[in-house]
Amino acid sequence: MAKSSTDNSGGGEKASLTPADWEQEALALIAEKGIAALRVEPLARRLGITKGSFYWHFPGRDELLSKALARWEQQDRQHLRLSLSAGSAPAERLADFVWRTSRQTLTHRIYVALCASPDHPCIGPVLRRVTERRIKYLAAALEELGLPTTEARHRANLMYSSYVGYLQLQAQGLVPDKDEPDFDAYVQHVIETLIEI
Amino acid sequence: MAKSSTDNSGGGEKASLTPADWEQEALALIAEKGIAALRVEPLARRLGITKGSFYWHFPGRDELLSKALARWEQQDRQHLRLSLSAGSAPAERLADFVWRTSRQTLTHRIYVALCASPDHPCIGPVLRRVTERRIKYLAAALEELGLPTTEARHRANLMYSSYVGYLQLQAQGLVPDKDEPDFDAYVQHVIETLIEI
DNA sequence: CAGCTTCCATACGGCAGAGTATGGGGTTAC
DNA sequence: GTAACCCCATACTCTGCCGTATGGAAGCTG
Repeated sequence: MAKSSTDNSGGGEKASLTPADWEQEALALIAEKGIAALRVEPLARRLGITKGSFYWHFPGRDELLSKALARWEQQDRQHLRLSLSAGSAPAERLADFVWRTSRQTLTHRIYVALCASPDHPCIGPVLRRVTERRIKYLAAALEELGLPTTEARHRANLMYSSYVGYLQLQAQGLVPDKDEPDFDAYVQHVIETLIEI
Repeated sequence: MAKSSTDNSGGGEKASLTPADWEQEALALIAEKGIAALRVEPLARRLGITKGSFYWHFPGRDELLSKALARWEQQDRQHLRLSLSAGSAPAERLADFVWRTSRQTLTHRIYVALCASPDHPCIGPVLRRVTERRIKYLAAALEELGLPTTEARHRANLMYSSYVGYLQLQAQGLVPDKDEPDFDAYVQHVIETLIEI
């Protein structure tokens, strides 16, 4: 596992592909075309290489998927950690959290892609962990904001549901994207309706 | 196209499969395993028959998918029509609508499956039409309830997003199903938060 | 009964992707 | 320099599906 050979700290061309390269490109492919599109040969072509390389680094397709998802989950945990340490007052922190997460893109697309296959043995557990973490964070913040426990849980589910659903509608192109002018007004409406009680 | 031969009005065994049978079974398969699982040979096996039959009734896989989706869209329009003619006061009608749609199952699963492939040329248009119809209905009801136009549109998007998102979380098993006790309390919370203003 | 249509079974060719086997060029170690 | 190792290319088999071609059994029709 020692990082090998000519460490090309200079140019743009990598002499040799690491497992991390494969995983990153796998995530990009998932974000673009979904998990079904994550196939070994096309991915290799995309990297300008043949699958002979792939099967040297990974035992098979499932292992690549698992590793890539683990990497994605790790990134998501860091995002949450950042949001946790952000604001001070819970109301501001929540609003800030909504605004912050409304501006990600790659993570969103991957999340949507994963939602499409919640029963896949490699995907289900990761997806559940990530979702549960996020909802738990929301529920805690809402409780801190004064809501009783059950109501906080319900509200957290509602908030998170509306988030996931909005991602779906965005994929259908039926709802403004984060660049269009209506978007900010909508987010503001959501905050007023769901947070400022 | 004449419905043929021995019209078995009696038993349970069909002598001959109609296109409608194929379309119905296709929808069932989509609801269970997604659009990617809609393949000709497995579907034929499921019906206890070979694909020789299929290619007599349909030119190909895409035509089956289109016809099946058209059938589904038709059913969905009828559901909406029923909800429209239901209650009288807009608030009750909305609440009733939420309760009613929260109890469907097959339609939901199909909708989720379709959401997973919004870019597919056969699926995208149907999906957009259905979604837009539903949201328009919500927005109209909300406006009738007293909200100004823009706010009604935002609120309709929010309501519908929360609906779609809840379907996703249900698929992950992270949120109570319509049989479990918590479900009714959650729906009540949603109604109070999003409708009773 | 012969003939036609309807619906389905079987067999075939083609394609795409999963893994496997094997070899070879380049680098590193001794 | 040569032996070993890392990384990748090539060629192969195997599987699952699409779509087609063709034949055959059952039913109506005359």
